[in-house]
Amino acid sequence: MTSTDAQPLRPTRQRKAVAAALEGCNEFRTAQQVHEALRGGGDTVGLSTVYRTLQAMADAGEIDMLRSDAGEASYRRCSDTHHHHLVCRSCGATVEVEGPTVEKWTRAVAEQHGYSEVSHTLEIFGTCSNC
Amino acid sequence: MTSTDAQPLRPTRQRKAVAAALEGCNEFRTAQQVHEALRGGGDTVGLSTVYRTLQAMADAGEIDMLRSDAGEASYRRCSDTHHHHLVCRSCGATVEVEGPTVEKWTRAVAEQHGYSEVSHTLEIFGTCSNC
DNA sequence: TGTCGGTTTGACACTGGTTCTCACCAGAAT
DNA sequence: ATTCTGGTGAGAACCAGTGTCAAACCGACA
Repeated sequence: MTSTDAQPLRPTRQRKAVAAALEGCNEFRTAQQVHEALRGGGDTVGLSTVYRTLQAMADAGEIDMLRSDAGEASYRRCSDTHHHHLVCRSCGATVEVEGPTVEKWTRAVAEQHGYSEVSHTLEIFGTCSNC
Repeated sequence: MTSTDAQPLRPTRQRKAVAAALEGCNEFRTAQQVHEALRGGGDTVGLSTVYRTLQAMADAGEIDMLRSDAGEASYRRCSDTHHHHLVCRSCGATVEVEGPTVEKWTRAVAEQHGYSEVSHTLEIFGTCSNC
């Protein structure tokens, strides 16, 4: 029910546009920003569609989602492997980082307290050298 | 400007009530839940006041705030020292954990990429032994 | 190539958490 | 007691995100 219903996800004009907007972009962008960028670029894509598409892409693991301090979701094109983000607080420039030690540590701590099915979120914020 | 304007934060009936609602409670609670709990307990405190108070307490470092997957803020009475949370996905039971290794690692990674003024967020989710 | 059924789209209404507003209240200072 | 100042709260406003539903679209198949 939740596994083998992977519909091919038709590559419509809108979906391509959203994907393109995220391609070649190093920062996290909110749905609204993507929407505006598309509109600015001449593509007309409905806001609902942008939301839907970003969500679908995030579900499919094609992009990563994180929540800003204010609780808004933002998205970014990312590599397939599990990783975390080092985000510049002022310009948003993002570096993907891996931390095998952290992965191990979280699992160990969780199991030690009797927690199973462990997952975690980890984001690092700082000010990048350009800012 | 940002340092010595620490107003004493008058201990009004409402503030005491909010603090009490969070005391002796091991889970994270949203503002609305706190509001309802107070109302149920006979205390009448306005929703705005609950929001304001929780925010003020979080700013003052008296409580911790985290955002649910859906983007809602929830709060919890916490110890003063820097720590992270191991939260049960289904019942919300929370354990505070420390990870000196992780702290070191995040700082090292950030500096290695030229990022300064480093901070980070780390939460671990799992299913606790009771669930 | 024309038709057909399911998929996708998008304008718009709606939701629900959070913040704002502003008249009123309460305790401290004078 | 009066004044002064911050705190309160009911309700309105705000806004990211979701639901709705008729129309547009797509790919397949005849």
